[in-house]
Amino acid sequence: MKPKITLKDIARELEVSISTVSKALKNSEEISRDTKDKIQAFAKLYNYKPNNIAVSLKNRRTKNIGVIIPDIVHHFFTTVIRGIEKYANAKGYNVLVCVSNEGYEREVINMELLANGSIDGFIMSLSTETQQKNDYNHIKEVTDQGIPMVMFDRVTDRINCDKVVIDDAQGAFLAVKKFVESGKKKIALITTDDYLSVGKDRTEGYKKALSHYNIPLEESLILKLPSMEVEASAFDTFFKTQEVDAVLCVNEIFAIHAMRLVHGMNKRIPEDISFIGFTDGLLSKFAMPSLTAIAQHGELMGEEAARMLIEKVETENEEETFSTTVLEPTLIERASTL
Amino acid sequence: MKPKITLKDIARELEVSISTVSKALKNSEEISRDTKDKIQAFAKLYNYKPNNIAVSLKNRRTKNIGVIIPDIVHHFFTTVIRGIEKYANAKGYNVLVCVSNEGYEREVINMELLANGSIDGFIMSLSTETQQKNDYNHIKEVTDQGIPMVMFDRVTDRINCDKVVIDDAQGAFLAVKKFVESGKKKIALITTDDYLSVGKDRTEGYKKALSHYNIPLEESLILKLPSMEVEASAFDTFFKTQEVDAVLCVNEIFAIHAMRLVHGMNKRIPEDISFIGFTDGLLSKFAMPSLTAIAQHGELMGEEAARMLIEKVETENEEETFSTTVLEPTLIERASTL
DNA sequence: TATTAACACGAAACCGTTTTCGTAACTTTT
DNA sequence: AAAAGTTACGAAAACGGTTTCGTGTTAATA
Repeated sequence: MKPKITLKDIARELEVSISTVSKALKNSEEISRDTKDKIQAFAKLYNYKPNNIAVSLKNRRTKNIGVIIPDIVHHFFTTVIRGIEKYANAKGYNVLVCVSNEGYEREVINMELLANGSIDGFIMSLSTETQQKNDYNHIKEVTDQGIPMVMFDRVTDRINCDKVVIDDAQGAFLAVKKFVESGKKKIALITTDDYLSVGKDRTEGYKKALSHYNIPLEESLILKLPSMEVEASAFDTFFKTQEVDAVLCVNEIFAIHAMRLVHGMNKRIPEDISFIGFTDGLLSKFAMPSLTAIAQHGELMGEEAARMLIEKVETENEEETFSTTVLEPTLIERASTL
Repeated sequence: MKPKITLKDIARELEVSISTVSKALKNSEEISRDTKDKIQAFAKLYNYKPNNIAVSLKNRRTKNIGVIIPDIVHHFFTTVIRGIEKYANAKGYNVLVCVSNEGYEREVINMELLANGSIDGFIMSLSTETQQKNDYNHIKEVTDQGIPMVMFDRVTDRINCDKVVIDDAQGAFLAVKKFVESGKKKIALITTDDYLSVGKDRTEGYKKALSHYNIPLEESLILKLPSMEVEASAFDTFFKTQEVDAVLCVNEIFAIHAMRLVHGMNKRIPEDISFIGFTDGLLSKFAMPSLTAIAQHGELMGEEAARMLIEKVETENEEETFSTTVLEPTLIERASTL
């Protein structure tokens, strides 16, 4: 048990002043070669490392970036975190991950906590509850304080800040395109309620693509679930009452569940009915048959968000100017489509 | 853009001293009702929140706990984090997640970084590279400094600290038990090299169970992969050369891959060949057929680790006494077994 | 030799809190 | 009315660094 050594300790031991030690360890020109050598050697010997907290307090920069995500047990978000970590670490930043657990309250608490000096900037994705309440005062408060902020994936135009999203509508378009090009006509969509920004955009892209390919839009072919949970009965009645030959799902789980159901109805995938799911995760790769998916490029998104944030953090904010970068989704073809 | 307000600002504005403000906000008995009311009202009006960094520096407690995991895009680890967050947040602690990315270097860097004042204690799981190198000096250094530490899942007995693991051998035993009780005789094991502590323990449990049920151990029925990656050719030759009616896999991916392969060989699951996989994740639930799994109870593990850590952090460390709690795995029966 | 410049270092302020201790102004006791 | 005790507050040190500025000593210049 050897406690941490401080500048003061070194100064006392070597009979110099604290300032001399500090400068010597930063290799300042002010200090003579001899003294520097002596101090640096001593510091190395006792494994001196500056106290982050003290440095943060003095510099008013923590080199930490705070990330608030709705759920950590979720493949997409973890890939985003991986991207953030990758970029941030390379730039010498640490990443503080907090989870809102899809709740408004925890989102507020976490943000207030981190905002009180713990971080230099935020990267966040909105919780569904926040999106439902449509209340963004906690976020406005943070940005008003001049704390840089980047929102990703689940964003809102009620807040003025940098954003990075993927073009969800385009993703849906790609999927429909794939379906029609392989001869499908009755294309269904399984999605969530519109308050989730992603659900809305994807539905929009789906509709746009249909009209682009001159396929009449049938509202009965859109199954709208109230949440992200799989509601088995809704799926059952949908597939029993509707005649479809292709299904686009806004997430993997919906797609896998639907495929199982259809499999049990003795239809062949992809011949009789094809499937495409959003967010290319583990499930898509290992599904049976493997699921054609629209990749969201989470890691890239994370890197981009980190890049934008650190850019803002490190420049003396002249003009408040915000941009949103839109990533292009790509179609990963697998066995669930022709 | 309204910058953060400090104690000093309040003191100046209300023409009292900083100490008075500090005490008033803590509702100290020392300060008169009138002054307290005045100061508290002012603070609320301007939304004063103490600066965490300054408080940490002064109190020498950060109320942060650092978590180092090998990989964040991994279901098991994220459930552990969820458990940690759950307990820690309830106790007023923040969670700092850093990812070693299965590498020794990043593990060292992250630990050194966090250890310099950013956190009150560590919860960690070893990276595979660290386990291979068998070098734990970076960890010893941290514990030597008196920083509390809890290791989970991938632990080592080379370090003296609290630990929480699940009984991997028992998990394997449960699986084999299930197999023999449903009449299986040729029970295979697909695992990784022994340097991964979990692989080793699970193999041990497998062997113990076989001998317990008087089934001769055939080394040829053990497929040992060099890493966590799926090596398709190894699987191929294994299933072509070996006659088996049950397979225990040390992770989901191996199991899913094997099931697919076997499915392609026109064997029925579970009648001709049954499967059980370790770590009950998304893949197991949504596999086709769904995979019987040994649940590792990640969330519980996280909660327990957090509980142990905070216990240590908050008690003035009298005697250095460490314990390791062993969680019991459970078998989640699904469609891949009889 | 007197003046100036360069060098090498230390004192002290500061970041935003917490906390101990001292004390002026009252109030109570005898 | 003097002594003692309360009350309500402020000064200052401390946490562990960084940084500005001042200064004594030596070396270079006139």
